[in-house]
Amino acid sequence: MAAKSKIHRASDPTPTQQICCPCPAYTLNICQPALAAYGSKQATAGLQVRQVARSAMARRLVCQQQELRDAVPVICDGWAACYINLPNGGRQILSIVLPGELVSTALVFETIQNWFIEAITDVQYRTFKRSDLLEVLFKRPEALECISRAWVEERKHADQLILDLGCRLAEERIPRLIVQLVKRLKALGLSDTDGKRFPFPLRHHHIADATGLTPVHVSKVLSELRRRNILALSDRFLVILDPIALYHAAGEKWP
Amino acid sequence: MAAKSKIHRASDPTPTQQICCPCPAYTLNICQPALAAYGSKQATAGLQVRQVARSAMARRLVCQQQELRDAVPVICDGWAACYINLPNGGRQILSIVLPGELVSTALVFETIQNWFIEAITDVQYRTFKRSDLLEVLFKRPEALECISRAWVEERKHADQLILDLGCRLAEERIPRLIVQLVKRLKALGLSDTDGKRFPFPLRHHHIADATGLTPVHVSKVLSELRRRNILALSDRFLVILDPIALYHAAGEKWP
DNA sequence: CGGTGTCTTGAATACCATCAAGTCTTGTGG
DNA sequence: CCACAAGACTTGATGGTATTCAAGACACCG
Repeated sequence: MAAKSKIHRASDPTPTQQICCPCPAYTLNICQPALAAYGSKQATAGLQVRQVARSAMARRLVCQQQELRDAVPVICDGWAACYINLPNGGRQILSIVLPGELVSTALVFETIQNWFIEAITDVQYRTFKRSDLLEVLFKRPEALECISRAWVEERKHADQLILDLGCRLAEERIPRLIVQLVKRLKALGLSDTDGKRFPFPLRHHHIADATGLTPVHVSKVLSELRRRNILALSDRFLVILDPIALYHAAGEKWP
Repeated sequence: MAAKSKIHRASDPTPTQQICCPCPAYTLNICQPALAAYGSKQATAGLQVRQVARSAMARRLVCQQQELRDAVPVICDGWAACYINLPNGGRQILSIVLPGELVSTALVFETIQNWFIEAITDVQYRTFKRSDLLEVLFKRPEALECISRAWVEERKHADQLILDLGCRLAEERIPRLIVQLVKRLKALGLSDTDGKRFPFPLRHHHIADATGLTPVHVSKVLSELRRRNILALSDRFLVILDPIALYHAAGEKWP
């Protein structure tokens, strides 16, 4: 976890050589093509991808609303949540952003009003200049290919969330959220060696806002999952005791 | 509406000159750049955008699952619904597709498993060859600009749906669906001259599947809206009697 | 003309929210 | 280091929203 590591309040530019070294999904997001452009073609093709390393403490915003106007954030370390607010005080989490993930491909193209990105743990992130990314995108086909893949993935995740919120009960939504996160954590290599123990910094209110439920009801559903010895959840770590039952509760087959 | 017009069962190739003439949002989707490429550069740049005009009767699929493998559909006339199924028989409508709209920007890049596109009315549509569109996209910056705009719009619509399903009551979800459709119909020039009467071919079960409710409850909510003289709904046409109250029920301000 | 699909309405029930009280943890300042 | 405040979690009681079940009216189509 990023918690307890030193916190940088102000911007903290980093030499190109160190860019994205700790980023587990370097090849999956925009960083690689963008930075390949920076490394190999800067002089010859005039492509320059400016980026700034920053950090945010848990429970604070990753970018201020103002900054998102021309900054495209990528989470390098820690967990974040992308959400929108309702006038009445409610909020809906659109996605949990894990280390190494671009917050959204849509942000590469345009500012999106009313989006907020909250640091769940302490977060290290980088902001790219949108105009730089767009230039890379228009000039380097591999960057477009890369981002289009992320784009399709993002669409699929949104579809699943819509399906879950529209059609599923609480007792399936919460296991589904957990299973989805577990799969992504495994893919990022962030699981324990045996693949049953995971960092899990989400508070009940995060799960509630992500699944369209209340924290009270989240507590009840999780208690039931614990009572059935399906999982254990303590100290910000999740242990899956009965993966078959968990996947079954999520309406999926254990691989 | 497209209803009652002649139906072509088989594919029906059309000369380039006639392409997209009846399409009210020609400039908003991929057609224009794709076809500009076809018209102006075919010989010189080797770009060829093949497309096929097709049609589907109401209540049938717009593309068979097989066809979506390398066909990208655009709705030229009529209404369609893009949805996914649950194993248990439930389904969730992800978006209502109006005349002149690309079904989804994601389909330009990749097949998406388990997506279905149902014709709500009789529908005239065209399928582009994905490889052709991708070639245009990589070679012509204005095509990329155009589709990225559509992508951001699509993302915003998905966000709103997620927010509605996660946070709002039935009595707001249904007015919101109606308001959203009314806005889009106006933008497409498909409203009555006074802007209060609209074609509205959705069945209660469409509204139910789009809002995560049951047809029974949709009927109750709509009855209440009628009882309050907010709208009238008959013969597949919607008349807005009290726009201020409708927008208010949808949690928005009447412009 | 029956069959199918659509819409309506009421009654009973399931799911989840809200309210409330209490425990425990975490963070902060004295 | 301790005291206190704020946040996080749990559990039970109560109520509201939406589903399910059921029955009947109506329109459309072959």
